[in-house]
Amino acid sequence: MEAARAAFAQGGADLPMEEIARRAGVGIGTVYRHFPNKEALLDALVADQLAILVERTRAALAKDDAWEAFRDLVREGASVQAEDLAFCEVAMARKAVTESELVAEQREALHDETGKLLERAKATGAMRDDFTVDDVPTLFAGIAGAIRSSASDDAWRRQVEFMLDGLRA
Amino acid sequence: MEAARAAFAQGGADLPMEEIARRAGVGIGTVYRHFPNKEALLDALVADQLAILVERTRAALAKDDAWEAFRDLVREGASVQAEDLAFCEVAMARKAVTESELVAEQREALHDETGKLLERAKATGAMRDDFTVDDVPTLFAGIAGAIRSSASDDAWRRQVEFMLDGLRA
Amino acid sequence: MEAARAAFAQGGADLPMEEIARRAGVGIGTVYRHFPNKEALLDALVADQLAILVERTRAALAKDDAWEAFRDLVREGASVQAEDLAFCEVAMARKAVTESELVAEQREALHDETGKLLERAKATGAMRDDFTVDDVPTLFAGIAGAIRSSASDDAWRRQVEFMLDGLRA
Amino acid sequence: MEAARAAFAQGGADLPMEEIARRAGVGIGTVYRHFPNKEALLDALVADQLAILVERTRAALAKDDAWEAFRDLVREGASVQAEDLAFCEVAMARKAVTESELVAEQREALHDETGKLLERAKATGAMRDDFTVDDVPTLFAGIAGAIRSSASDDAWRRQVEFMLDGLRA
DNA sequence: CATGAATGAGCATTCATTCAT
DNA sequence: TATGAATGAATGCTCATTCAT
Repeated sequence: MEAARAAFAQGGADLPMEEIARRAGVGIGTVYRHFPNKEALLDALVADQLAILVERTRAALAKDDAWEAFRDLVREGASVQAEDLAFCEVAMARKAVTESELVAEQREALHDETGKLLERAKATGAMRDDFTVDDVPTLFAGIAGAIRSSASDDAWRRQVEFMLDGLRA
Repeated sequence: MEAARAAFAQGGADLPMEEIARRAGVGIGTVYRHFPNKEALLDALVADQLAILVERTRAALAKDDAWEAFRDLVREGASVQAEDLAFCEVAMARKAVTESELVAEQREALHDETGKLLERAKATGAMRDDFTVDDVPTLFAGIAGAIRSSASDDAWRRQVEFMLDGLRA
Repeated sequence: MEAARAAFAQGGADLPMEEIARRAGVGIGTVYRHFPNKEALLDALVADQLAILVERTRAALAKDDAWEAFRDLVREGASVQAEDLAFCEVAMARKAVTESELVAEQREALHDETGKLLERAKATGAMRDDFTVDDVPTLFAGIAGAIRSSASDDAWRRQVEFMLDGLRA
Repeated sequence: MEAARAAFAQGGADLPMEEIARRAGVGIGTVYRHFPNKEALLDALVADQLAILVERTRAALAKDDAWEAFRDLVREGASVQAEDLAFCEVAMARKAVTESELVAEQREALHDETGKLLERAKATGAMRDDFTVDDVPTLFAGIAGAIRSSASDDAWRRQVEFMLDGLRA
């Protein structure tokens, strides 16, 4: 039933639940059997994507070149966002919004792992010192904005590279 | 009647038309007298903001230091977005959306003027050569995303600086 | 628009808002223009009926015979309930339900006025001393139950008379 | 499976079938295996309660004092209703509702037995002559209304006593 | 011209009921 | 026989837009 993700990924978080159900090829009641409400469904989807990023970040920590590890991670994160419009939108959401525990958990994990990555990258002198782990969510929100506005993949990919260059020491 | 901008600026493009009318101190019918529909109103508002940016860009062209001119313009544009949530949202909107003539016009003007600014900045060797005028909308969309997600002004301002650094030669 | 009362009066509080709108000959949006939600509409209706009863109670206080005043009031109250199914249902509603200020106000007023009526009726020796003002809501709830279940008006009217006889000294 | 009664008794007839199944510790399909639909389940439950009352009425007929027999029966009936919210609601239900054969049967039996009790009570001169067996359902509907509205047991118990006093000769 | 009442399509959510396993 | 996933009609509510006054 998680294949309903594709629907949100393509259509954005504003898609009606009925549309989600139709694309998933099930009745609307079935969707509500799996998730108590729309928010819960989106939360689960976002948490999933974050979990993937957490995993990738951990994998990145194993790489030799700290900067390359970070760079690849940002590129991958951007790709994940690019393929999931709803995830993109949540990344840019106003922070006031209360977050589900599930999402908060993953976000914290991501925060921690990213912190390690940054430390290493800074230690090697590849990354500017004044870029902190707290800047990362904003960075990705920026990338999300770029992605959403882009007609072509090339457009936001270029932007991501510019941003990465701005983070070099 | 354009003071209704403040409403959208503060509340975002999702604000009901009735709310706009109330904040403007007029009846909802009056709003629809001036603008055929919500989209037209938003278009007008966005066009206005773009016009301001066009003007500022022209003013920036007069400055001595081309890079500083560009940098200040980006900062100003970011500030304009930060104070207008609806404008911010439109900047990140999916490009597929058909654009009103009014907005397209201003966007083109902005495109042209920004092009000149970029030429000069590149000519002085301050700006990287592979950053083109077509990257500017994506840049601002990225800034918009950063702004929307930021709890504090400081967060997105830092991001803007990082981005600017990424555009230096 | 208060003629929508007739709808609830006839169909009970479970009637869909759409049905209310249809019977009132208006669109559903119109109903929501006048009342923020279903509860508010029912509250207003109930408060209205209570206000009528308050008024009648005050009028009853002017009558010479205290017992007759009380008796007539109970009969009138029963008639009001008989003609308003929704009101009837609310009268029997579980007390835990939070009440709107509007309704609470009227209920208190009714409580107070009824208290006076009871005092007088007891003073004349016509009413049993152990029937207190706090028993009145339960009395009317009982009447409401009788009304709801009755196929004919005669059935509940008889019951009301029995109940009244049970309250004599 | 009839222990599902407790669920309706506590939660009222509006409880979802799924909740009934959960509380009964079975799957929802199992509930539908035993009863074709919700109404049938409620009918069976109500018929059960009525059967109990029939039995008690028959037992009451054996008592010496006819009035006490009737009085105790009313009190018992009230207690049964007080402990079964759904039964209470059905007792007050609009008569128009078509009744299942099962329930109708019990109701008739109750009608007959109660008739005998009333005859005896009237014969001893303890009960008013104009209270007939057809008033009994309305009486219980009234009691049900009082019960539902009462915050405390004391409140409706008092009302029942008042009602009983109203039925004395 | 301005007003705001009226409209109704659209969306999230609930729940009785069915049926494949 | 028991299960519970699937279904979709029904319902409360929102909001862009129209139009009579």
